[in-house]
Amino acid sequence: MTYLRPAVGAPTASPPGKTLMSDKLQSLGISVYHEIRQDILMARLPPSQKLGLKFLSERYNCGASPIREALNQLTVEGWVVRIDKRGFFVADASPEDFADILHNRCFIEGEALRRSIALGGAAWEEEVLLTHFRMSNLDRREGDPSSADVAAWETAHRNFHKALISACGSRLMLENCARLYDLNIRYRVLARRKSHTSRRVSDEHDEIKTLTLRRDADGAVDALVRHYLATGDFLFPKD
Amino acid sequence: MTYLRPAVGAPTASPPGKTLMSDKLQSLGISVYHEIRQDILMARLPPSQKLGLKFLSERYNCGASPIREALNQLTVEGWVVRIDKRGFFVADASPEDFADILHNRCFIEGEALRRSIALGGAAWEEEVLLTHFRMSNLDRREGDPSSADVAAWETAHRNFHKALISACGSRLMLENCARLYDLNIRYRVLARRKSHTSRRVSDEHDEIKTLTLRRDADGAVDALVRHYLATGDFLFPKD
DNA sequence: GGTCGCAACTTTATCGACAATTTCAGGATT
DNA sequence: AATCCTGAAATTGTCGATAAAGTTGCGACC
Repeated sequence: MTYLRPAVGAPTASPPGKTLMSDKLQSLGISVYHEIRQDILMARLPPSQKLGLKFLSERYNCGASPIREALNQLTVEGWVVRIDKRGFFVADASPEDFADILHNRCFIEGEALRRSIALGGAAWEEEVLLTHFRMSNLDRREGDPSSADVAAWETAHRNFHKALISACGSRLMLENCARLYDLNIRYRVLARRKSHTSRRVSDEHDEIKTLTLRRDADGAVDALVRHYLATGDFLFPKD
Repeated sequence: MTYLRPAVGAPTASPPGKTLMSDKLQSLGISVYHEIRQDILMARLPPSQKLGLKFLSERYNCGASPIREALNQLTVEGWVVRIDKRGFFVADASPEDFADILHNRCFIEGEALRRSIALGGAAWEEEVLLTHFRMSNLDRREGDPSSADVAAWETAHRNFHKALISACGSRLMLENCARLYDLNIRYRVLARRKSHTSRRVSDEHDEIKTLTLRRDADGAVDALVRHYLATGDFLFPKD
C-alpha cells in the first residue's frame, strides 16, 4: 500500500524517473489542510456547510485521518466549528463578525505600521517600495482579468500589506495580522465584489506607501485605517 | 473493546450503577488536549521537550490518534512546534518571546479595557466588583498557601482580568487576551516566582478596579499597563 | 585517524476496521 | 393530529497494524 497520491489538479502521470525521496513531500494532512482552508476562504465551501468525514474523504481523495488532522487545525484557527460527537461545520459568517474583523485589523495593523515606521531600516523601505511597485503594475491592466490575474493581484496585494508591517518587531502581531487578513478575504469573496477593480484602490495604496516612506506615522496609519474602513463600507454598505 | 478510561487522577473504581450514556463525556482527544496544555502551561513538560507519540501514549494512557489530535490543536495555538516527519516538541521559551507577549498584552488588553469602560453597563460593573472582591479575599491569607489555594487564586485572578475587559464588544479581542494570558502564565511558572505573594499586587489590582469603576479610562489603562510591566520586570529583572 | 556510506532500528503518518453515539424514519399511543 | 418511543442507518471517535520516512551505529575506505 502506498500513501502517495496524485498532486491536486495535476495529471496522474508521475514526473520522469526518480521519486525524489525526501524532496519537500509534505505530509498528506498538511496539504489537505491547505486545500480545505483555501476552499473555505474562497467560499467554495459555504458557511455552515456540514463537513462530514466521508464527504471530505472523497472530495480530497484520502483517508479519514488526514482529514481529521486538517479539521482540527482549522477549528483552532476559527475556520471550522466542531460540535463534539456531532461533526465539523464551516464557521458561520455574519455582519457582526465581519465588523469585528475589520475593527481589529484597523487597530492592530495600524499599530504594527506605526512600529514599522519607527523601527524599519533600509531593507524594509526597499521591500515596501518593491512590493508596491509590483502590485501597481498588475493594477494597470484594465478589462476583464483572467482568474490567473486575480490570483496574482491577490498575492501581490498580500505581500504589500505584509511588507508594510514587516518591521514592527513583534511575531505575535504579524501572526495576528496574517490571520485577520485571511479572515477578511473570505468576506470579500462572500460579498462577491472585487474591490480592487471597482474603486480607486490604487490611489489609496499610493497614499499609504508615500506617507509610510515619508515616515509620517500618523498620516500613514490614518490612510491605512481609512483604506480598510472604505473597503468595509464597500463590501457591506448598510453597516 | 471500550474507549472509556478512568478519569485523570481518579481512582479506577467506576461510579455506581448507570453508565450515563451521553452525559457530558467529551471525546478523548479533547480531554487529552486539555491535559497536555495544562502540563505545558505548568512547565511539567519543559520547553523544547520532545513529544514522542509513544511517550505521550503511555503518559496519558490512550492510543496515538487522540494524541495526534491534541498535538495538532496545540501546534496551531503555539504551545507545540511541529517539524514535518520529525515529530512534535514543546515550544521554545525565550526572553524575547516573553517580551513580545508582555507588550502585546499591554497593547491589546489596554484597548479592550478602554472599550469596556466606554461600553460596559451595570451588569459589567457588578461583575468587576464581584470578581475583584473574591480575589481580594483569597489575597488576605498569608503564610504558606497550599497548592489548592494557589489554584483558587489563579482562577480568581483570571476571572478578574477577564471581567475587566468582558464588555469590550469584540470576540476576537477577548480570544486574543485569553490566549496571551495563558502564554504569560507559562513564563510565570518557568520563572518559578509567585508574583502575587511577593509584591504589593493587591494594591495594583485595587487601583485598576477603582479607576475602572470610576470610568477613568486613561487612568485605568495606565494602571493596567504599569501592573503588567511591573510583573514583567519582576519575572525577568534584566530586560 | 577521520569521513563516508550502508544497514538495522526507531518513529511518524496513514489506513482500514470497529465501537459508541447521534440522527432519522416509522409506528404505536393518547 | 401530535407526541413519544423504538430500531435501523449513518457518522464520529478510537484503535492496532502497516508503510515510509528519519536516525543511529558500525565498518570500510581514503
